[in-house]
Amino acid sequence: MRITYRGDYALKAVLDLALNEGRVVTIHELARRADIPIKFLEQVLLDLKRGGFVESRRGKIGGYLLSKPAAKIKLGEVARFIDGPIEPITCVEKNYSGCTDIYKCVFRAIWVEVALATSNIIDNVSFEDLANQVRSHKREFEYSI
Amino acid sequence: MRITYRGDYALKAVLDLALNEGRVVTIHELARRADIPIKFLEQVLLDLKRGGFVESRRGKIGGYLLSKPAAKIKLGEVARFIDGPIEPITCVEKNYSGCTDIYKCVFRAIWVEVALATSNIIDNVSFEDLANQVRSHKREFEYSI
DNA sequence: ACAATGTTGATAGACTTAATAGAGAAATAA
DNA sequence: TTATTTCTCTATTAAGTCTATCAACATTGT
Repeated sequence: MRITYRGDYALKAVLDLALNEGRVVTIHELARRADIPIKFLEQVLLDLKRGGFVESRRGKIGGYLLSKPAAKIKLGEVARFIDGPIEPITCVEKNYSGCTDIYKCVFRAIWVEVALATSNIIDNVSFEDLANQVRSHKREFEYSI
Repeated sequence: MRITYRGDYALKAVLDLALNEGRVVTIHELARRADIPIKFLEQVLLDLKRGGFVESRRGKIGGYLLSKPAAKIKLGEVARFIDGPIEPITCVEKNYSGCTDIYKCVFRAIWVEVALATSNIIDNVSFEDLANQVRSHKREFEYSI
């Protein structure tokens, strides 16, 4: 699995929306806070919308918001949707049909293990978890002033 | 981490050499057995040589062989050398110096976890292990005839 | 000398990625 | 209505990566 800029931006955007759950956030705010080229972010947000992760409102008081509770959006879902399969090699991905002698390949088993270990991590973290981490970190930071 | 064809070929070549430890194997043999385009394999083997994994012999009875016991070559070493860092995102790689606010980034911790889980798997498998798996599989297969 | 083998650098073609540009459509407020 | 603000969509560019191939060269054993 490799996270591209596109993926990184998508995750940051969703996290920002999670931190602002209930509000509608404009693309300008998102772009500024997360330091993302706005035109690139447009594409990413459209993708996220098509993926069912966010909704949008047009017009003067428009912007973006999560289409479901942050608690129900897993890091892994977004990462896979934007950057593709987490499997480290094609022969381990779903629906792969090359390799007639899959059962002979000693590497395949390793890559399956790696994929499972990865999904075990990223599919068990929700954006609510992440938002809470940010919030508690911010609190800590303010106390320390 | 993403394994390219280049990486896959490299791993298969090293495994073949591990299965033929003690012998010198020509690039033709390697290419045929592992079904790899020979000119591409040339590059890969040169890389592996520069990486200190294999040695070569020129001339009429030349070919390639492992430069150390298969037991001392870990899958992870070769994979990293050919396909680059296993970290899923740049900010987790060694010597990365962007992100002034690394400590604020909740994603980073996740990617570190993923990288650790991955290396935990691939750095604990040697090519001797893999070769033995192939051998025992072959034995099974022959019994079953 | 000859034949088999590895060595090297160059390059082509397809694909991917990051970023930018510009015209369009919908909602709101005055 | 009209102006403004916002999202929507399609194209395009520039750079980089990946797979594969080619041609010329160097080394070794017989």
